[in-house]
Amino acid sequence: MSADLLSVDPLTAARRLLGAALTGRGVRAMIVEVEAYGGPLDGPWPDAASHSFRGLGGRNWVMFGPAGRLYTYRSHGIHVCANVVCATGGVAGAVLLRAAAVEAGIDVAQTRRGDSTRPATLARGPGNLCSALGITMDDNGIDLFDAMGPVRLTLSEERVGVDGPRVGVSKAADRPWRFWLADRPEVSLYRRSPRAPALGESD
DNA sequence: GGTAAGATCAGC
DNA sequence: CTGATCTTACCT
Repeated sequence: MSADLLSVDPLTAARRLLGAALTGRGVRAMIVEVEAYGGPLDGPWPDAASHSFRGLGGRNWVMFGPAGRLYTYRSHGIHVCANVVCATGGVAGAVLLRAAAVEAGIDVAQTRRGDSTRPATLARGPGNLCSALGITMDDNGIDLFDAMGPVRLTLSEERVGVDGPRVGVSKAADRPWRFWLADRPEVSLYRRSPRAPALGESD
């Protein structure tokens, strides 16, 4: 089962998700940008930017469950963001889906995002990605490898990507846990959090 | 029971 | 650069 390929640390899972196909409610898109979150708290790189950092809670419980599930959360009270749960054995981990290239159902995505949205920006940014694929908070916890499910994931051959710091995090802001495919117009622009410490002062 | 911060986005 | 909008988590 493909979910086993995601029962690994968040960095490995993130790289495996680059180039994978995500199908949601009439739209198919290729994942081109992701970010790793979580991992062991007692390891060398505890992740203070992860929702799992302060332990199991009402919002993040899916992150502590089996790999291959969808973890959604509401951002700034407005947007929905989607993660693929990874890791295993009680260690919480997830990969945030930051951008994708819409390959099928462009008209559907266009309708959801607004007809004036340029194709490359239909699923650019985690909030926009969920909007384009019709992912809502009701999808939290669903199995992405369930053939009957509303949102499905199909892994492909691993692709070599580029890495750099994660977008918008105020903790561990310098850590290169963001991965993307080079030369892809759908990849979102890097923005450092205004609340992050000066460059080099974050672990 | 109050409050501040936030893995964002679009519009000035 | 700013406002929108709301849930969670942490404080008193």
